[in-house]
Amino acid sequence: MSKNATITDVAKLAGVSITTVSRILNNKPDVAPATRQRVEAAIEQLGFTPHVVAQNLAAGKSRSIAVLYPSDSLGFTELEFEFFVGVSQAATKASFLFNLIVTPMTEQTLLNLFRSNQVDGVILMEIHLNDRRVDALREHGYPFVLIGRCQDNTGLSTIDLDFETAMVKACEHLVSLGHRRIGFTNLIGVQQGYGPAIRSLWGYQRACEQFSFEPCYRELKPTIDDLYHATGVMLDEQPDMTAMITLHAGPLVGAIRAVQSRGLVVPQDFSIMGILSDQTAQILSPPLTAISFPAQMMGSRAAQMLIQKLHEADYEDKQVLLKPRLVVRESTAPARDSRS
Amino acid sequence: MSKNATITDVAKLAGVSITTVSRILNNKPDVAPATRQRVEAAIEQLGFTPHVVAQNLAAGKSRSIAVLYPSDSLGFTELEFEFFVGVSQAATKASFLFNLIVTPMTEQTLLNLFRSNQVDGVILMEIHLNDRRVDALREHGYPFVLIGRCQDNTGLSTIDLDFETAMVKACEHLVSLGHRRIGFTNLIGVQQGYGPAIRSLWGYQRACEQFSFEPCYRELKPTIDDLYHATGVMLDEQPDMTAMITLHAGPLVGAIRAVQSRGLVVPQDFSIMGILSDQTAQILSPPLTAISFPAQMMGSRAAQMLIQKLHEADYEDKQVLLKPRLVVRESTAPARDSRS
DNA sequence: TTGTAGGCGTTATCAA
DNA sequence: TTGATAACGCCTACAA
Repeated sequence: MSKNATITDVAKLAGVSITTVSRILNNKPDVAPATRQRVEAAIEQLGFTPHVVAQNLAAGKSRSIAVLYPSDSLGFTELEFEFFVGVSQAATKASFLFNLIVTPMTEQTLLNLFRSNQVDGVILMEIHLNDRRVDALREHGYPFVLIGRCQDNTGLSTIDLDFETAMVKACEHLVSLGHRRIGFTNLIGVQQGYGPAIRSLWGYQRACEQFSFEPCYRELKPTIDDLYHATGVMLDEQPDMTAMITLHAGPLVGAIRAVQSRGLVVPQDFSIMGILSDQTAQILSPPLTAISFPAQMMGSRAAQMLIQKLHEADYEDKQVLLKPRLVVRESTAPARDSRS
Repeated sequence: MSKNATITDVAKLAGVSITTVSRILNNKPDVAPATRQRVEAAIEQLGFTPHVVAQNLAAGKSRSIAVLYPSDSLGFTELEFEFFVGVSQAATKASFLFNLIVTPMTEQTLLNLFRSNQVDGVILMEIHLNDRRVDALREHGYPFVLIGRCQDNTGLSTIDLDFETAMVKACEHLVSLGHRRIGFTNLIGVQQGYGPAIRSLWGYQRACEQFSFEPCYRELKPTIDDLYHATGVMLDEQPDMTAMITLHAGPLVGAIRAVQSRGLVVPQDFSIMGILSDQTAQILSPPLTAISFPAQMMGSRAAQMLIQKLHEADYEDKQVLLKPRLVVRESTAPARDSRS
């Protein structure tokens, strides 16, 4: 591996100063065409490429953004993958590097990421209503964007799905099919203030009032088994429940199996809905009627917002809230009079 | 955002030279305990963290590795996600940053990644038997590791699943259940020399000979629809086919549906196997008997190999070939005498 | 239009 | 055990 050419080599070969080379590299005006030609020839001949680390040091930036995705255990993760791809695409387009960090970080470690100039900005996921990471970053004035949102989002840049409305919309769909009792299995984390869980619950509660049915509710870990058992219990205890909604995407098959284990057919005897990516919805049997989770787009948007914020000193923070989109597939059908 | 403290500030506050501070930061010997204490106090007081970009410039490294995952379109991507998580975990553990690059790159752009010192090494995916990216990197002596492998792997560091043996093993399982005609739907890319596709085909051909049955074979794009239709055609044309294997993981549900559309039940009437992650296998209905694809582990191993290679000048390249592991679930059963 | 010189924050060499 | 000083490769006033 021969040593790479530097800007000095180029300058020497072209017979100019490194300043001139630098000018050309950065598309600055005021360079004689003849000079430009000679320099470009030299660059070509040496196969020179600017040393990005050195550029960054001089510029005081790193031209890279990071996504923090704290995953202790690897669960069902279709959504996260789409987030990452979206972020990566947007970052590359803007000539930014995208660092994916899955190891959980303390606030200290997070701040150090900035202090050490490893990243110019970060995207946070798995946001809680009161998120200490957000407080820490805000306090220090470091640039960041949330996929999700907090309680107080003034001055923050966020992008999130409107889970509350999503739940109402899902219930509405089921009610319109004649269902009068709709169950809901939520993600755990309501206690801890986990955004999607809390807001979904709010939506569910609103729907219960609006459509006047009694709640039938559980919070569960995201495993097939947990969902299977919980669904079974709900079915047994609530004979008038003819439909359910779940926030568990990957494990959703557990709910389907539980229904089938009671001798019921989805959707003729029992309707199921979810909030998940189109990918996952299609892979299930039957394909799931769902509120669509546009994760890739959200990742892209988040990265774009962050990068724009890095470029523009007077960038105005926005809170983007995505309207839920209902996609009817084959897991919902008109309610039967009775389940037996 | 107040300006970060630098090593100079620390030196000043502690009343020593920056050299001394540097020594302490890098755990060099020969520092008086008293001095060390003073310096550490100063570091603490200023909240100082070394400027990683500057460190990298001085050291001539970037302490980051990249994964190139060329995805034009976003398909079913459970495996890739697990790769990434594995890589990220291993990278973080070694204090390396992990750059995920999903935009397709030319060989030029790839080489520039090194020339510009943005990364110290890369992990390549989607490897072909004759891969120009590999040639380019090898020629320039840049460090890299393959998830997958080429035809000639001497001097390369690779980790791959043994697809050939995997196919034989899958056939063996089905044959042991009494199946006498086993279909196979492969990924496209055999023509282009895409490793997993070619090697699977080899394995299938070997199994056909070994267990003496006629091949029944298709190459398909990875969509539910394509798999659905191809499976249907195969079922109609080959009445003695009682089982099939597919390399399409996410779209696999298409095969299941095709079987069901012919009034057949999986696995009583027809057995299906795949080569896919345990995640995906469990989410399907019925849960799929499969050769397990340990993607996360492969990602971690790949990153570890790469980082080790970066550290040790005399690192010896290895080619890791993973033994396929059969996991019997509920999509395979003894063959019936006839399918009608 | 071009070049000189200083700086970005660190590490490494060599004296003291 | 410590401290000047010169790299690392590039950018940017400011001067010519």
